[in-house]
Amino acid sequence: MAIVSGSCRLGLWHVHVWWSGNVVHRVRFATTGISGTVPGPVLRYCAGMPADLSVLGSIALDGDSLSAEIYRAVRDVSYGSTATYGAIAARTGTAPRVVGRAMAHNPTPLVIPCHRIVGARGIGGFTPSVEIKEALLSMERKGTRKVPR
DNA sequence: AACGTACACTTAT
DNA sequence: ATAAGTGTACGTT
Repeated sequence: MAIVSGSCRLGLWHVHVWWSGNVVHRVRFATTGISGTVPGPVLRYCAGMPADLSVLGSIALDGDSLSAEIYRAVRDVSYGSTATYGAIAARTGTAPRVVGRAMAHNPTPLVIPCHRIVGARGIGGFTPSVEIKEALLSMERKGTRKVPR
């Protein structure tokens, strides 16, 4: 299946997605958009709906490398909740720092919700801007609020 | 191939 | 507040 690309708006940023069927090859944040569309779940998610992005696959999930295992563990963190680098590390039998590195190199953010992985103390980092991470987390908190205020 | 350094961390002084 | 421990990747010898 051919790889197609597209982008959609997410707050002040544009998210570019390269994908093929329901497998996402690359996701990236940029300040400008490109032509083309993105997978439905991504579109809904960016619109602020609690879309389930785990229906999408990611090339980063394949294989039995350590990073693939870490990505699989991260993918299990559900919408609106968070986990610490240390927790993911414990679950995959490695060190927190390694999880941080894997997150930094995550080829498909959102699909693999690396923004839900925070530090034991602080929020942790995010490429290209930690502001995106904060925005995503606050958006998810609102999205899962059971009783509207 | 060894070595040093840089990290999206954590835990212990 | 600072330091030491940790695993992997990457640039330099």
